Amino acid sequence: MTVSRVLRGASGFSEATREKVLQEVERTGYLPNRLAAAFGPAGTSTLIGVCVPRLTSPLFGSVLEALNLTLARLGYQTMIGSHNQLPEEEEIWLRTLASWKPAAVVLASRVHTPGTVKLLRDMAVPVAEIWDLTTKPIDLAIGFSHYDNGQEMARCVTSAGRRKIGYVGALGSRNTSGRLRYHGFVAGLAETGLTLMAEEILQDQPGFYAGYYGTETMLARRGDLDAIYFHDDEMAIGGLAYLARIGLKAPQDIGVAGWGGMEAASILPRRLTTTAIPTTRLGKTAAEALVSRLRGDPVDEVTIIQTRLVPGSTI
Amino acid sequence: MTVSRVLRGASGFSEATREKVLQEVERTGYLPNRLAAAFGPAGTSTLIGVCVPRLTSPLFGSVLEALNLTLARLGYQTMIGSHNQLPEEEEIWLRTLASWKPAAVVLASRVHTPGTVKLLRDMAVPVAEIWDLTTKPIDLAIGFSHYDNGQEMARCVTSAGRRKIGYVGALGSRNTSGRLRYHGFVAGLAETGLTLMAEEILQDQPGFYAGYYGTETMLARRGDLDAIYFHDDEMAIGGLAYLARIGLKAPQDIGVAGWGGMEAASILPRRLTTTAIPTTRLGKTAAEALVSRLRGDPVDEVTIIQTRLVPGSTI
DNA sequence: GCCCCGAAAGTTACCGGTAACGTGACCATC
DNA sequence: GATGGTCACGTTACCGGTAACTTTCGGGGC
Repeated sequence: MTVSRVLRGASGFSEATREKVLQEVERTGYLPNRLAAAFGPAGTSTLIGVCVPRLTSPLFGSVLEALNLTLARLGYQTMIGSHNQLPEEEEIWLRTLASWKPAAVVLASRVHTPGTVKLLRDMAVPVAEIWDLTTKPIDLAIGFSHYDNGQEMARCVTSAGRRKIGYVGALGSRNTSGRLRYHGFVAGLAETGLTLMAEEILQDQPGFYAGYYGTETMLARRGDLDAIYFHDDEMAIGGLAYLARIGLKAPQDIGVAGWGGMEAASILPRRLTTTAIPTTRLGKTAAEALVSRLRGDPVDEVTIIQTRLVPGSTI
Repeated sequence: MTVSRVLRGASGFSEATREKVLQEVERTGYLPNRLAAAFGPAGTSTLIGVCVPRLTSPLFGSVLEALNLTLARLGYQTMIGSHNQLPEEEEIWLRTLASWKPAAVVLASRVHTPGTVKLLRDMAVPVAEIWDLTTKPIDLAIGFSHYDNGQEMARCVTSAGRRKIGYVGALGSRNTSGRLRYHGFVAGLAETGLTLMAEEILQDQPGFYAGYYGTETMLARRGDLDAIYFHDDEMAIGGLAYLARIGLKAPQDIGVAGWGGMEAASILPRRLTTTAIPTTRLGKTAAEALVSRLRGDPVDEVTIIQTRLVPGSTI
């Protein structure tokens, strides 16, 4: 019991005892069993569940990396899942997670099944929804508005004089944050009295290929566009590759805008017009907010992470 | 007890009882507490620790995704860590993991501290070392030979008639698998009596920037190269961007080879010469091998995942 | 010297699933 | 009908850390 107190930094022991305990811990190589600790009294678990759409995206990877690192430093461990943009898979994951009695949950999605919401309430633990900002967070929300990102980019595109504008998206109806950017973009165009002249929303995962073929397909239907907004930078770069192949130059012949601020966007022959997302800051902020809540400190329910439109030179 | 037996699919209950149990489980929404299960008798944990160099790499992301998915389907949960190519961080992570008494461990690295090895032995659980093949696996090894990858690429480069060859690497001395490719590459060149004429090994994380500036630096010292082998595809693409900027064309003016088979490599104006890694297969195979071992089924200690040299057209 | 108080340290019970073992019912066999 | 065996199901103890409680000890005030 005294060992437990010393190692947890609780009170109720003398300095001399503390020394002795630490020495003995060192000598025997004693490792406390976190499983037993988490299993015991409620509120002693240091396990946090995190669910993201996919692990293969550098953007989410970077958020995860920051979350994981920050939580580890604060004494928490993460259990990770991916839902592939399917709310049902998120629920299945959450059900498994719930059986591990985590101290908190991080969800990188905006859309949840009713089952997910009920389960979260039953679990009665802090929940951080990251990435998208929701109007009504279940508990905490840390992110930014994809809608605003789209709208801002529309203003950038129209103020550059572009008028015949297309959109290339991905993930079909499963997409959520991408669709928000799309709607924001459309709304932004409407401010100048414009509408989208073409759109191509693929079922595929976003990626270079998808951008390449999406652009090809859209231009086959509608060849006179003077700008394209892409789901993300990877697709924009794929699109640029297709444009280069058919001899169109950005920005002279056609404008191109992406989203996400991936590193490659800045070493292209012409720096890509995009929106940069501070993923590391997002992950770190989310981790810190969650731990504050777990410790009972006051926390803002909604934390906005500022994104930045990178003008680049492809619009 | 009977409920436990039914839910675990153990024996010792009648069909009628099974039905009743399942009905009641459904009705009450009973969720077994995996924490308690894992905490109890040894060998009942379904927790598996996985440590990769970083979460931001699409290559590792893809391995993780496959691992995670396959393990989840087989009834296991993963606890993830990243060590940033530092064996000491791996040990720190493993120490934390050990306190969760996992059923098995997956390590995506070849180099371990003595502390790590001792800890793994003390934990006495199956260990899968993935990514690199080691000559003496601690337990299981699933991967491929980075050395062979490098050697094979050297043969490809020399057989294309290249003679003045440079190398651009990353991660400085922390690199392990990259260095193996480097050594294999040098050995491959030696077969034709060649040596590397220049090399530039950055301290940075591999990435587009690093490839861009690494190429710039190396060419400033040695401008007459006719081919460059890069740490990976991202760096190769960064290098290509720099070459394009100074007016050099691949493969006419200079040959370029990467590694990793990233998607973007295939939509470049000229398909990048690279080595494709079946990351999903690697992750899935590792997960299955580990679970076989956990179940006591016979498993190959070493599983080789076949990589594929993609000739492309930049050499 | 006595009492009281607070700090330090010890004791007990609990979390929930499962291995090991115990019990009872039923059936076949001699 | 006594015996032995098997199957279904119940009972007990245990894993290890911690909350809550009890005990012990030392010191200060009267």
